[in-house]
Amino acid sequence: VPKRSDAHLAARRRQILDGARRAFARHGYEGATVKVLEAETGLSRGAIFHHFPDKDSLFLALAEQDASEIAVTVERDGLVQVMRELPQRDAGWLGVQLEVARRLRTDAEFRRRWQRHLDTVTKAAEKRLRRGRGAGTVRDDVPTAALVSFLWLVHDGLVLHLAAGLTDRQTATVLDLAESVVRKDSERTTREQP
Amino acid sequence: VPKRSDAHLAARRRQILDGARRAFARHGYEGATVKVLEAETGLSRGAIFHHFPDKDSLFLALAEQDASEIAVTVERDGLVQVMRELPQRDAGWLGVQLEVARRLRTDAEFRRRWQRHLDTVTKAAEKRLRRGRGAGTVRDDVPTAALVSFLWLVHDGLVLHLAAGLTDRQTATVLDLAESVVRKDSERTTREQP
Amino acid sequence: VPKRSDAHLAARRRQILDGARRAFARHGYEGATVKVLEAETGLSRGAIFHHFPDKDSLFLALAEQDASEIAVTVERDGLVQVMRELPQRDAGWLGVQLEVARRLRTDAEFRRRWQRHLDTVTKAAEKRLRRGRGAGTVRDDVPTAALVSFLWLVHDGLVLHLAAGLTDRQTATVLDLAESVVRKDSERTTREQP
Amino acid sequence: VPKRSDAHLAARRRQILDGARRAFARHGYEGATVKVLEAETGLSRGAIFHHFPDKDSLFLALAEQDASEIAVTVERDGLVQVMRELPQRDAGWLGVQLEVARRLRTDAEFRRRWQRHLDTVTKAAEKRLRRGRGAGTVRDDVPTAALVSFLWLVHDGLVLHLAAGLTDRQTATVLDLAESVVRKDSERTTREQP
DNA sequence: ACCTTCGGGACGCCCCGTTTCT
DNA sequence: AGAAACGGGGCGTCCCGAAGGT
Repeated sequence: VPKRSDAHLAARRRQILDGARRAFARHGYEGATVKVLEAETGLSRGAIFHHFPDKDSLFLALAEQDASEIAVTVERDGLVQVMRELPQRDAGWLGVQLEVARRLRTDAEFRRRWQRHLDTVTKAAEKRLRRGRGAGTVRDDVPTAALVSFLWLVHDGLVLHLAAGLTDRQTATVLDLAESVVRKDSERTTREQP
Repeated sequence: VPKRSDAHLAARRRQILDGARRAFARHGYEGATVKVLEAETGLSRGAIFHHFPDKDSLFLALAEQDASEIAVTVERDGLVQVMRELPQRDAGWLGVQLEVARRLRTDAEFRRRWQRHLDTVTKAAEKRLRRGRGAGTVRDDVPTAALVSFLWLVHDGLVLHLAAGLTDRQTATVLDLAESVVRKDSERTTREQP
Repeated sequence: VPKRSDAHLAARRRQILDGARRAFARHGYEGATVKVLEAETGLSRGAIFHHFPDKDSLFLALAEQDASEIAVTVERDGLVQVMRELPQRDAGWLGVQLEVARRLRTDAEFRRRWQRHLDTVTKAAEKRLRRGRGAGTVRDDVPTAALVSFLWLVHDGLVLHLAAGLTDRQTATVLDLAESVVRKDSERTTREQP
Repeated sequence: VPKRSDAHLAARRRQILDGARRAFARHGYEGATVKVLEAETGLSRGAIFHHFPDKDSLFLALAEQDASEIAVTVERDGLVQVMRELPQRDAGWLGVQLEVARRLRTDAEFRRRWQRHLDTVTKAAEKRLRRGRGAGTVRDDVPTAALVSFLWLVHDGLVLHLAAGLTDRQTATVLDLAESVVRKDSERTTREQP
């Protein structure tokens, strides 16, 4: 049996994932029909279902890819930085996030499995905040859990807005506001009146 | 002209809308198949499509109902108050909000039509903030537009979280944080250290 | 029990039949949905089905109305005359004829019931031809049954054409040709070279 | 590129078309539901709609197939010959013809597209008649256009009759009559009294 | 009695994700 | 890896009977 190189296989998977991301982002999960996936990936059903068992797995692969990527960035640069980069992000990314939210809502089994990813990111964020508190840059009059919750809320709100295509010229200022909330009072004042 | 009472007609519409809300919230737009709608409303296809031309219109009616209701509350009590009431809100309400976001993303025509509702709420929120600024309770070092954007972001983030069923014991504290952002500095301090 | 006058009842039936004729002619049997019938008659479902048990009976009533009318005309003026008048005929009439043909094809039970009408007209036509033969104006080298068949064929062809909206400037000449076939040879020649 | 043989593809298309012809002929256009088409072709919905975009296209393909076939026969053997063969014709053929007539009536767009086929046949018939006129076998005291119209009328009448299942033992004689109309006078007499 | 609106549920078409065959 | 085939199910329409009003 002639066998393609692993590199080729990986490339094909990438090609499919990239196309699928565009498709899911543009049309939503059920709007991304197999026909659309074919068009967007440039491959036939046969090829797609050769590499992924079914449509659902394809979506899951995409979602988990993003989830682990975000966890890394949060740990390194913090949630606020993730948000700042959000507008430059590939639109496909946002669409997938939104679809994940929908699935979380309607599919209990999915929520159970996804909890793991949520915990990872939450942990990473808390860790970074505690570090900041040690360094004296993060306020200490509020539990870090609350600060994480707060930032996470703003983050998701931003995802929702951007994904929905709502343009907003205030974004930079808004993120400054969000950041000021977690900073120590002294720092906060300085930044607001430079 | 022989005609069933208006009350009866209104009641039927309500029955359908209520059932549909549950259906859309629980299963998402495409998950709410007509069969599900039948089960949830307790009526047959015939009845449903007698009162609404198609599934889409049914969803729209629901969404617009909520949009105008929220606009009223925002004007009267402010966005933060809306958020505080959110957790007690009927779960169906949240599901519809989320579906609206999805539609905004995938359906350009829908976005165009929905813009009107967004503007209404934004206007209401700005108006209230300006009033607060006049009374000296709202900070004046940041444009109100930015404050509205900020609150709106938090609101949508909260909707996303609650809709996704993510329980969070920090919500009350988080909302205090959000509120502190829009308050004048002096006020802010007092509240945080009572 | 208050009862509308018989005249009123007859008028309503007429109103319904006339509208239904237009509907069936314009859209075909299945194209003439109850909604279309409502629009075309200006009455509601209730009214229509109050006077006729169901859609099928309505169509039947129409078809039989036409069938008996044609039988009368054939006996009095002959098949060729019927054909000559065809182009001026209400378009609805033709549509119904065509629908009858379709029903004859697909519905065995209907064919059985309709046979009666066919026989009536055939008899009438034969009777008239035999009279003509006695008077020496109709050829006698061919059985009258064949002549009737021939004329009937031309008639139905004409119905098909006109119903299909196929305009044809030759119609008058063509009917002359058809008529010449049944006339005695001597007569035939004279007419063709006047 | 792996691919099923063209022969296979053509065979499948044929299988579908043949089944569809039976279905349309037996039940009429709207009577030929997709379920009926499945039964008659022995294939599933999926297969059928894989080869034809929709039911309408399937019908169109059938109708055009017949239209071009008839055009060839007319040019070679003349309209009368076509009529003579009509009773032996596959019953499905007649049904489709009749449905075409119905569609011509109710669907303006269809009529426009079909006109092309009508013109083709008419041209073919005229051409053949002019040839006959040159050879002295076709009468010249009447425009060929009128003769074509006449024959076409008889043809359609015959289609209508046969399609409606009206048996008629006179058919052969009737067609002789029709043919005599287009023949030169001298010829006419000979044939009628052999 | 006459007419309207409401409601039911069977079914029509076709699309969809998936499996099977080359 | 592509083309073909499958059959479940989606939405909306259709005809009609029931319920209600004048």
